[in-house]
Amino acid sequence: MGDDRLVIDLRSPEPSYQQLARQLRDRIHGGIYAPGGPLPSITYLTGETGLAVNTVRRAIALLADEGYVITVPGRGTYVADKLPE
Amino acid sequence: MGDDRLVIDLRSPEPSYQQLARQLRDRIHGGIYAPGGPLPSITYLTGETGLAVNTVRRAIALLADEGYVITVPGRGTYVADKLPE
DNA sequence: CATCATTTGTTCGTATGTATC
DNA sequence: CGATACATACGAACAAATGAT
Repeated sequence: MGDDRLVIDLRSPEPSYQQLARQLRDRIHGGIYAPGGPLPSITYLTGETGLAVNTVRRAIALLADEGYVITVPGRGTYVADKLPE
Repeated sequence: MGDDRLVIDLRSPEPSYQQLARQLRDRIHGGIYAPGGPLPSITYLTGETGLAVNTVRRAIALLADEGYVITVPGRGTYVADKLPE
């Protein structure tokens, strides 16, 4: 359980970037991506979801804004040590 | 005074969208764009700044996120009645 | 009620820059 | 130096909401 693949429904009224952000958020909450650990790279997520780079970045940016992840240029994106309430 | 044109310095280390957001923020603080009043449309700002639509939108989105403006689909962007502290 | 112009919203593909290893 | 990864920006297309005609 919890190992569902990332799937984006293009026919959903919910924007793709929000769908992706929500699913990544769920994985963080589910411990699939643990605090301090890395998130898959944007390139990887682009391939897995079929979304464009900018759309994936927008999802990541949303999570970063919420405090769920921290992006480090040249390194990657990491789950925050302290998750937002 | 205060009627300076919007100018983006492409050689600045400060990203274009941040420059634009800052200048619009200054105009709001300066009362050039009054609370409840409209901001120039994205199309207009695109023309005045020479920036791409997405870049202008990013600036607007930043201000909306900060609470300075409110965007209404199909209508336009308006200065918030209560500006953030 | 239908149509159109205007405006914001989403997404894509690409290019280039910067940082890290 | 080269590979990888994030950051900014562009240009284009299409959708959805709104208001006027």
